Amino acid sequence: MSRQNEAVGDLLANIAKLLALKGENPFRIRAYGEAARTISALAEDIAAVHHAGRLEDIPGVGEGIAGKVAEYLNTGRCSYYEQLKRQVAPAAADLLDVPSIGPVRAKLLYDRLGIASIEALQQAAAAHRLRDLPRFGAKLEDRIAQEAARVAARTRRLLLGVALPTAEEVAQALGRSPAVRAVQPAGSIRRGKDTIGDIDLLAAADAPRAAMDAFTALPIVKEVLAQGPTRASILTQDDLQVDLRVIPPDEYGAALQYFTGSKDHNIALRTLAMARGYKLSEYGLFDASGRRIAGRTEDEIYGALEMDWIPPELRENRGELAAAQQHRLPTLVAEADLRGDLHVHTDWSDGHDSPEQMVEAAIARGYAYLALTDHSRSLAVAHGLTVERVREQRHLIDRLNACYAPFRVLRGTEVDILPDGSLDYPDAVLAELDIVTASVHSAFQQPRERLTARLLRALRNPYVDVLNHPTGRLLPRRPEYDVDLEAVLRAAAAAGVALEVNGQPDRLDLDDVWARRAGQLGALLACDSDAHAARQLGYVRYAILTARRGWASPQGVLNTLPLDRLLAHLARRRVGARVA
DNA sequence: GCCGTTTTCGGCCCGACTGTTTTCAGTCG
Repeated sequence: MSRQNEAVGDLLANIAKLLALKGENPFRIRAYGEAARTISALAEDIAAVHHAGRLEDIPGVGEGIAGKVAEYLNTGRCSYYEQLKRQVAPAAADLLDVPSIGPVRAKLLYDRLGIASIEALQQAAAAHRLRDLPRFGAKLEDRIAQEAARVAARTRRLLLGVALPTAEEVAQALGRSPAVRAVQPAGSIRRGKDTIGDIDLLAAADAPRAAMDAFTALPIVKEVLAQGPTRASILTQDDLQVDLRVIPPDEYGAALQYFTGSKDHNIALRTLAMARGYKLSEYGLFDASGRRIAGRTEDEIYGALEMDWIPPELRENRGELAAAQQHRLPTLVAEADLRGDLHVHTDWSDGHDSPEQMVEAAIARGYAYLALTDHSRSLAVAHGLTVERVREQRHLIDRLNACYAPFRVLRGTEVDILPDGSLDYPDAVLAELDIVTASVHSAFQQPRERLTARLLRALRNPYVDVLNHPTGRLLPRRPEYDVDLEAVLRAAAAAGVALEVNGQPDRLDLDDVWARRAGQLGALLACDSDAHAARQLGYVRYAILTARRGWASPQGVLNTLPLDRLLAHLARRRVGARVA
């Protein structure tokens, strides 16, 4: 069976939706929603947790939810959910996806007008049948019509690699306005999440109106969607929506903390504040008498709650609050810690730029080394290198090393892991290289046992130094292939093979949850760009953000090693390979 | 439904905005 965390999460989230439609106790609804998110984000396989009898050890999972999860894992169905589906029209749950429609309105739309789909909603709105419902009106009807159209034409979640540069571009432009004292992205962008819903910016200004006007007048703005005294939304020339909030400077830290989230982190933090008799809001931290005791900076707020400042990437309520209280937060790896990149392509295979251009770009980034890892022979679509071409590339790399010393160009390969788990070059060829990174590029659909055995076999090859993009996912929608990744991570840890966190915006593979699991199991990560052009070396930034979300420290990342220690590490592995 | 250095019962984050009302429900982040 494949990993079912996602399926269990979906089940619980669907239950939450149906309970909302029923008008159930909001706290019960929230309990299901929280459990859904926790289980979806759990690195450990939920089925394994169940078999170990530890479901109720999961935070937010008690007797009731554990029972439903157990039934689902045992039988593939959940009688409580089936029963709910008979009580409430499950199709009406789709209405909850439309902004401005919550449980009350969804239920009303279904009960009074029989609306149970976005399409039906659009038709009813067009026929002006919504405005006469209780507490509805013409304005609300218009808005629902607009939102429904937007949902129907659903623009997917943005990739971090698209959202972050846009957010920074707008923030920089806005920062040049004299009315703005500080401005930065908040929300899931600041947390470095792999995909982003909305681009949220926060600005500190004494005169909000002037800051607002500066925002809506930026050249990048194509359309102003909404503008109020402290909030505005615009559409960029590229049709990305950006929301700005303007905050008085002495509340900036509290607002930044609040609007960075995550929601679960904030709820947990506020609960902690409450236990101390404080109240935390986006305006600050207040004591029992209502006096504000912190708010200008985030540091102030976390400090007043007697904990360390928490890097935004960790704010997912996955143990960071307890760690911050005990002063045991990890020192997270940073882009500046990287000494080189171990996965890039050149125009010898499917890259855009020459080896020289890649090397010069790497030097410009301050790297000490770069591994050229062009594709192997079987990947014909990417002009994979024949054995002869691999050997030919050596002469070029020798020349580059002579020319750019002390910078070091490493002879590498991204060798295909063939369907049977053997590698695309014979060991004798791999032995000539400085570094071997290995990838699955074919036969993703193999059954779980086959694919797992295939990866385990590749990891047993003593020449393999790095396993690239271990799950094969492509955002937004090619899911991880079906593999026992826990077993793969354990094998990699045992074999000393590093696991890549690939920085291509549509990969980010391993993801944050698995990267953390890899670290827990004692495996090294490799944060690489997988650049196919010189300017893509910067994609390593997204690998770093993902690794940070996975609690990775510099010691946990192979390519933070200085050149001599990296070479020593690789040499040790080569000695082991020859002995084997 | 979950949970406990105030609680095994009685709480559960907090405030703004919008549009509908004539004092506030519903939704959002």
